[in-house]
Amino acid sequence: MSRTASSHTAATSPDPAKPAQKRVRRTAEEARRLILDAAEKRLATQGPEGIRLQDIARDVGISHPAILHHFESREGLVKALIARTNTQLREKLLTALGNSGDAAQDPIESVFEALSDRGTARLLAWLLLTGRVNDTSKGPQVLMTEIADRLHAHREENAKQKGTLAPDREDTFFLAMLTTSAAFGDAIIGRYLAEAAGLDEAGVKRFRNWFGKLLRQHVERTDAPAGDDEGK
Amino acid sequence: MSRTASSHTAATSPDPAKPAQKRVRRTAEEARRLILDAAEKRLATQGPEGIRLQDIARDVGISHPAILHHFESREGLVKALIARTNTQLREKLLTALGNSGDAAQDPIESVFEALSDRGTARLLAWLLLTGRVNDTSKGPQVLMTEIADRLHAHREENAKQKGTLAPDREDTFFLAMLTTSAAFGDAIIGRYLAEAAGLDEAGVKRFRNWFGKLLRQHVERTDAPAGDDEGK
DNA sequence: GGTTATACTGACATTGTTGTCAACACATGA
DNA sequence: TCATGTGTTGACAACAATGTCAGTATAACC
Repeated sequence: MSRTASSHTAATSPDPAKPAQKRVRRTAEEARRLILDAAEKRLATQGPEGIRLQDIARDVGISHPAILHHFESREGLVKALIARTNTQLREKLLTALGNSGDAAQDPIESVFEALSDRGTARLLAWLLLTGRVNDTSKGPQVLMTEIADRLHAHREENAKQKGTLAPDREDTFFLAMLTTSAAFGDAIIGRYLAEAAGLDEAGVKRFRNWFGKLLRQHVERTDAPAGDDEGK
Repeated sequence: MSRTASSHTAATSPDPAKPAQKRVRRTAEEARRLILDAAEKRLATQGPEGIRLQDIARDVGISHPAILHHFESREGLVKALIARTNTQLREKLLTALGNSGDAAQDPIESVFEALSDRGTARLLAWLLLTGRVNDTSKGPQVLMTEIADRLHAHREENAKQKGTLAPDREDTFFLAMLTTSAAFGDAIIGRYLAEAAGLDEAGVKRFRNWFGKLLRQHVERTDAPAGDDEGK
């Protein structure tokens, strides 16, 4: 077997002539960021099995114990990744909603766009598929309800101004659920569907507009007094 | 050493009084089916990391080399699982569409239901996320276009009967895309969304009906001659 | 009964991945 | 310039997972 020739008394120095001692030293924060970026990339492209310390380390250009130094364990890395993605998504959604407050764009379309961003949604999809959601208190579900609440407030305000009937609360929740589900699904399979349907970039955009219009029409219809549906 | 000794004559048998020689021998087909069932279950509940030969073998009650005997390799098992799921989904969708041909139920709702079945969709989602779609010629994308074609034929026929305008082809594709995306997303995140929104079983059903109605209204609206929208 | 085909098993080999550890190198401040 | 803290590394340990193999048990057919 001679399994271990051992004798690690430096008999096998690779290149004695070269010092090759250029070791880069980042700040802890910077290193963590780089590692998380690489992990996110791997996860998005290859799935959870793509999160391998060795590979990620290679991507960043460090050795894998460095990752363990910053994140304790592989699980720690995953948790940090979840946390970061959640806060990123949160910020993205809130600004999307904030911007659409002045009605320049449809809030639902903004939400859809923010959610169906490939990287984020695929990442979240993985977390959901592997059942890691319970680890984080503020998962995407909670986000969804927050958004639904905001939307509903918006609708109620509108209804008050127009003097129309206040919309059903559940209706708003269903709107938010559909948007979320569709955005998630779109992030996963949308690419393939568009391809199969022969849609180009512009076509995908048309699809999103179509979806936004669909919901808008529904809202206008529902919120308007019966029989009246002059939306625009 | 007598360790091997072919001594299944129970030197360390847990119950020496019992021969314990009951080795079950299934037909190859049966064995394959059981293994695939177990793998599918693991995959649905634990994600891709749940497909471990040892675990699956334990679930079935066999040793892990038996799996390799039937499927060559782990990858072979995965491919077989993909193939079976694809054909199952195909059949499910076709019968769903077939049944709804006589208008007892909305075709879109049937499709949604068939697609958002947790097991199937989660499995497919996994395949899509890991980019394993190219392996199979007949992925869900192709299925979607087939369904879209059928739906479109349906709509055109209706239009002809009613004497209304033929609907835009892209509109039908968008319908199918939305349904597919939403169903996929629902399979992944729907559970959590419903929970966060405080929906029970009946609530989830209401959501599906709501979605079906949304699309139906859209179809009625779009296909009707301009200005006329008395659907029901 | 005997023969054959094959589903199946236990033990082992192999490989890959996480995690540990002692030592090293780089920055900062005295 | 030395001391200190810590980012970083190579080598190794420990474990888990897939895959191999020779051999065993069972069903079917003669």
